[in-house]
Amino acid sequence: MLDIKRIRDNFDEVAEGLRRRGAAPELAEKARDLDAERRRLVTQGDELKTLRNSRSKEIGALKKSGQDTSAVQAEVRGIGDRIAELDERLRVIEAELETAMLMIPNVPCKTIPTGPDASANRVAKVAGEPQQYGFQPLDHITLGEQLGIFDLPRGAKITGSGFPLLLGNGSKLQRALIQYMLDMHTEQHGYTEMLPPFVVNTASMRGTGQLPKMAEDMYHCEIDDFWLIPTAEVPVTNYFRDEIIDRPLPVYLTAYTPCFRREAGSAGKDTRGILRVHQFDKVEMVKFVEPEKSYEELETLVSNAEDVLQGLGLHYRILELCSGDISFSAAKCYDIELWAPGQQAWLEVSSCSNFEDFQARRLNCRYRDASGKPRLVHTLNGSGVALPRLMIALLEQCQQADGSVLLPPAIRPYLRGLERLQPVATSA
RNA sequence: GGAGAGGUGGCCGAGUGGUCUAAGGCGCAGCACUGGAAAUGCUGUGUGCUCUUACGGGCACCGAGGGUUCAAAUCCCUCCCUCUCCGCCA
Repeated sequence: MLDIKRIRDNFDEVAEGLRRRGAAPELAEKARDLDAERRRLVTQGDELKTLRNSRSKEIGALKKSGQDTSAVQAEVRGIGDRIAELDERLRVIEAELETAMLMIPNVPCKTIPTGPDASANRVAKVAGEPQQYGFQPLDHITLGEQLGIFDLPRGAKITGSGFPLLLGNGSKLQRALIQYMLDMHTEQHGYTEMLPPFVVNTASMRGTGQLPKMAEDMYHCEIDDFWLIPTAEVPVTNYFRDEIIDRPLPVYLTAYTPCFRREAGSAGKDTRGILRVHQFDKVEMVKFVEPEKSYEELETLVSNAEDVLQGLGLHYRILELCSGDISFSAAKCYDIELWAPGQQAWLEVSSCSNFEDFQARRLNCRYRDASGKPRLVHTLNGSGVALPRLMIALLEQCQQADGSVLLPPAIRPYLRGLERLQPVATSA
C-alpha cells in the first residue's frame, strides 16, 4: 500500500510512476479525492464528539447534585444522532478508500528501465558459459523418466495434474538441495532459519499483498477461512505483522516451504513436466531493513541467491526487470534465470524484490529509529531458490553422454557421497 | 470436541456505568544530590488519525468486531487467542 500522504502531497510523481508500470492513475486520483472527503468528515465528527464528551460529563455532575438532566440528555442524544450519521458516511468513504488503496500498485524505483513488458528487461549479468555437449541434450522429462526419479502420472492420479511426485534419488536430491541452500544461507549469509505454518489466515495474505488481487490463484479452505501459502514470503514476512520489531535491524529470515498455486489463467501453459506446477518446494529469503539501506540490501540478497547457483557450478543470468514487468508490490526486482539446455530456454528460479515500505504499511510492521520513533521498515524477499526449475536445470546442465547425471560436488555430501544419478532399466 | 478461568500501556497489576485525563509498582530517559556510583527525590515517558505556519489543540484506542446508554475498560452478543482439566489423536 502506498502512503496516502504521498498521493496527497506528490500526486504527479505517483501518477508518473504508475504510468511507467502501465497502470492507470485513475485509482490514485480517486484515492486522493476520497482522502479529502474523509478528512473533512473526520474533522466535523471530532468537533461533535468534543461537544458530546463535555456535555455528557455535565450530565454526570448534574446527576450527582440531584438535578434534572432530561433536557441535556435530549440535546446530547441529538448530537449522538448527527455523529452516527457522519460516522456512517465516514465508514463508507473509508471502505472505498481502502479498496482503492489496496488495488494501487507500488511506484517503481526511478532507476529501473522503463518499458511495457518483459521485452524491456535488462540483462544485468551472465554467469558461466553454456556447456558444449557432444550429443543432443535431453530435456528433464526424458531424463527424469530414464533416471526413475519422477512419477508424474501417479502424482496426477493421487491428486491431479501439476502435483508432482518425486521418487527415490529424485526425492533425495530435492531434500539434499533444500538442506544445501538452508545451510548456506544460515551459515554463510547470516539468515535465521524458520519453519513456518504452510497455511495462513486472511490477514496474513492481505499483509503481503496476495489479497485481495490474487484470491483466484490460491487454494482456500472455506470452513476455516485459511489459505495454502503460495510462497514462504507470506508466513515469514507476516512474522512481524502488527509489531514494532524489538531487535536490531537488519533481520534476515530464511525458510523452506512447499508452495501451492492454482495457476488460474495459465491453463495449457508449460504443462509438461515440472516447469509449472500447483505444488512445489522453495527456499525463501526475507529481509527487514532500515529504509536507507534497502537498495544495498537488495544487491546482497541477489548475491545470496547467486551463491547457491555458483556453488553448484550452474550457468545463469540475472535480469533487471523493467517498470512494466515488476510485480504489484515491488519497487525494484531482479530475476535470476537458469539455462536449460534440453529445452534451450532460460528458467526463472528466483525473483529478488525490494518492496520499500509498501508491504510494511499493509503489515503495520515498524522499527524504532535512532530517536526512538516508530517507523515503517523496508521489506525484501527473494527465492533462494525454487526447486523444480533448479532440478530441471541441474539435470539438463549436468547430463552426460551415457544418460547419467553427474552431480555437482557441493551437493554430494548431502547425498552420502553419491556422485552420479544412473539411468534405471525401463520397459520402453 | 466438552467444561472452566483469563486477555488492561514496554512489563506487572488495580479498576464491574459518570473528574478514567486508566491508580500503584517495575523499567526507561532527564535533572538534583554524589569525588563517582548506589540509594533517594523530582520531572517526563504509548500508538494512530486529524486541525494548526508554529506553539499547541481535538478525536480514537483497555484482544477484535458489533450492540445497549446522554455516557462503556466496566453491561450484552459474536469471534480470536492463552491457560487448566476431561475426551480424542500421529
